[in-house]
Amino acid sequence: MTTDPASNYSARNYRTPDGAPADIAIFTITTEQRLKATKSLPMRELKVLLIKRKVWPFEGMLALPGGFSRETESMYDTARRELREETGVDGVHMEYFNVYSEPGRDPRGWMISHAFLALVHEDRLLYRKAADDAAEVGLYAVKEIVESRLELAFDHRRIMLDALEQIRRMMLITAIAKEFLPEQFTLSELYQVIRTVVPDFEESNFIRKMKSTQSRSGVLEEVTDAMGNPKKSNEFSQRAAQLYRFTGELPRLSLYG
Amino acid sequence: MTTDPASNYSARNYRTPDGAPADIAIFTITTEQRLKATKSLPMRELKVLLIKRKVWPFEGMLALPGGFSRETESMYDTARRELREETGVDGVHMEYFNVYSEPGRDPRGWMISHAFLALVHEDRLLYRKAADDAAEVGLYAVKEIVESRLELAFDHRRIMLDALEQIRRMMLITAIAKEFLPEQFTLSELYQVIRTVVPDFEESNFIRKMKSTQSRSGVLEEVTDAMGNPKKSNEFSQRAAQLYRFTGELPRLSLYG
DNA sequence: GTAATAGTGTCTCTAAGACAGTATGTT
DNA sequence: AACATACTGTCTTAGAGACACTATTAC
Repeated sequence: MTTDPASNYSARNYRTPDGAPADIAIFTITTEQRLKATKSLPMRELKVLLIKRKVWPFEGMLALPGGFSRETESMYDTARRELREETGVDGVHMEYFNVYSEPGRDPRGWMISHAFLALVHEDRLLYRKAADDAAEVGLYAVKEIVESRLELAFDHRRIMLDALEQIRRMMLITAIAKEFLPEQFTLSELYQVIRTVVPDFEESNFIRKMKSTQSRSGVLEEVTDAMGNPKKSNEFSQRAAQLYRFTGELPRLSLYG
Repeated sequence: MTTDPASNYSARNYRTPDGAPADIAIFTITTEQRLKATKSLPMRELKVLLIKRKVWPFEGMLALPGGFSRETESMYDTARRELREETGVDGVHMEYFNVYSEPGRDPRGWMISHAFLALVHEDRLLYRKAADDAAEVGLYAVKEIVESRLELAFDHRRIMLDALEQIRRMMLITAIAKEFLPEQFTLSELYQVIRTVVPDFEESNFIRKMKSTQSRSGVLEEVTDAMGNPKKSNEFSQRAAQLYRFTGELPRLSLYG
């Protein structure tokens, strides 16, 4: 314990961090038309955006995009700026989820990393690019990374796995599925998106259940046209399906009723 | 954008943070016997632990306990150490919930603060104390702080309010109520604890609902004695009430069934 | 017709929600 | 007997869950 009262606030007396980076795990769901398809739902796959490092440390390895915070910006600002600079992605849903501060996690020194996760609709990733410290920007199938035990730079594998766990949790209790969907969508699309993120989620009667007003909890609503008639789409099927949208209302779940 | 590849990892070229503090919002629920009571449930109140600052900056104001991280420890280690040093509290449920990094939030310099919240049973706070940079440690009613618009040091009012919002959310979707309860408790106690944290929570039929096996979601279970008979308590009532405990199973809630 | 998705019909089981009534045992 | 908590009885409404069945329409 310290005895000098000044020592507790005068940072000059202490070693200070060598940097406060933000790292961002950006997830998207890619869609691919099935070849033999007449009208059918596309194949979907959960992907994470990684860059190949061009410089020491971990040169040549895959890493999450990110970079150092500046004195004049908040961590959220940092994450947003780095995302834009490194990948050309901006204006997407991004949230902070954890700090990584184990001593020795970065060979460059004492680096306290702030991890964000972002959810992006595939279309918004079209203009992505690589910045000067990254050789390459690419989308990698989450399933491959998890199963291959592929190592990422720093502790980024752990960060990515934590981010994945977090979006799986959020997918079921918040309305984030909307980040992967168009504004209006069919219940089959919604079900597909949920299953793509949370493979264990199985609901044989999903559509029927969601059609019961109570089950939607006010979070989903049917889309109607100007005359108040139900609006349908036959993009993915012969028979047209009712379109839904998220209301914007916050889901209120409870263990206790 | 930078053009020198080295500039992105060589922190020496950049201003680095002046410190990375951890601040901890410790909540407890105090119980007080009602005076006129025969056997009755106690009054409960949600309190937060604050210290009165002895030194610049914000000398004399109330603040969350906390302090600076060291190079040899993780943020969680820091929070735990500061909690022990400043308040004598250790071994409690504590979790990280946000980072506070707005420029100018600390007059001592560029300080990126990491906020934890802790939930403590009243009994564990008996041995608390004040350390050298804190004049005083005390429990303050959350309701008073929220309603009085009392300012805290730094941005600690905001941090405290964010922590409060977080425990309200968690109270309903996780089993954290157990941090405020003995291992075995009656459903009335549980209901009281929930209501103390989340005043809006009203369930007229709470006990009946929880007695239905489905509603408990496997998270609550009845306590039985060695012979398998239901174990009851008449601590708070004339008629003995069934005791329950948390199973340790994780609640699985979902918007979508 | 076939394929692919989008539903509906029907049944059983059980929870939800309201609210009045009963149970227990100390004071 | 009064009190404070702990239930139970009873009724209505409605979701859950399973699964077979029908609907739509491009091809």
